[in-house]
Amino acid sequence: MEETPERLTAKPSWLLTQLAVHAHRLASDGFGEVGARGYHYRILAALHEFGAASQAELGRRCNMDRSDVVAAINQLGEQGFVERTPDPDDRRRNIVALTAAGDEQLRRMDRALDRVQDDLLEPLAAEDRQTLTRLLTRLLAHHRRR
Amino acid sequence: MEETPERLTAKPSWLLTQLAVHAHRLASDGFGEVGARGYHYRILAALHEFGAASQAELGRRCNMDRSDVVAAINQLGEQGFVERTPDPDDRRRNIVALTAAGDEQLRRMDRALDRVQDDLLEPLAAEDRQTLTRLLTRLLAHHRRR
DNA sequence: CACATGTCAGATGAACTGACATGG
DNA sequence: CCCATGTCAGTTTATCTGACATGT
Repeated sequence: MEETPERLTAKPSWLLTQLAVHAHRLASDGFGEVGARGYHYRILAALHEFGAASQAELGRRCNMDRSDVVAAINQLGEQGFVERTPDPDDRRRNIVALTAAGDEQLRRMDRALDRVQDDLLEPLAAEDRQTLTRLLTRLLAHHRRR
Repeated sequence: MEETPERLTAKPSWLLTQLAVHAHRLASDGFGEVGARGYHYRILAALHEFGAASQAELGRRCNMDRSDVVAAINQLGEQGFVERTPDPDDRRRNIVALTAAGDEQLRRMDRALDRVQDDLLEPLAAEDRQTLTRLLTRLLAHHRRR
């Protein structure tokens, strides 16, 4: 009674990659509304949740390459959303800190993500959404520690 | 009693995008072992599950742009994994069909994905894996029909 | 004439790689 | 000497855009 044949390959790693196409499209649209991109959100969110850090440390927290952190911090710095100051205790490092304007930008991006959320999760009831969030959080926490 | 502060932003669309980084990395590694990429897998899998189709139809099934299907079919064709023949009933179209070699390549990619699976889902018990697969499948089926 | 299809050229974002200078 | 850090240049993959010729 379904119009589409449902013989989909049921490999979670594959489903995840495929679904991420939609999630990414929705998130990019939301971020675009406030003139930002995924890398910017990751860094602002990491700074907000874990506090100021060196660029290398940020890269670890955000799952980004050191070299990509450089460019993102440059852009965020130009917009006044983060501040980059040399670390007096370790002259190799820069300490990156969130500014008040950066915190506002983060909130704007959060709201944009929230708006997008309902599109993505439309077919799931509240209980299923919680279950999904819990499972994804556990997976992500596991892989974040390498 | 945990070394990492667990104040992660719990937005599913965000979790999904983040997790996809890991899933994509794992899948790419697996595909790389057999000399292929994501686009190739999508097309071979779609041909295997739904049968021969025009390039535009393949793009719809795989969530790929028409123009990207062209390049992927070119490469798969050079490797002998698909055959592209003009549709006699509609001279705009090419009919793309899976070859025997293509079917073998698909199986190799499937096995590569399976190997990767356990890395990705390591922290989840069998029951949780099923739940996750079911939820992701429902979401994907919903978004696939636009 | 509107529309679908295959094709091409190009742009953007995300992720990665290799190199290098500097400092711990 | 080895390693971490910040930086730069360049590559790959995935995705999307606009254009165009052809055929329905």
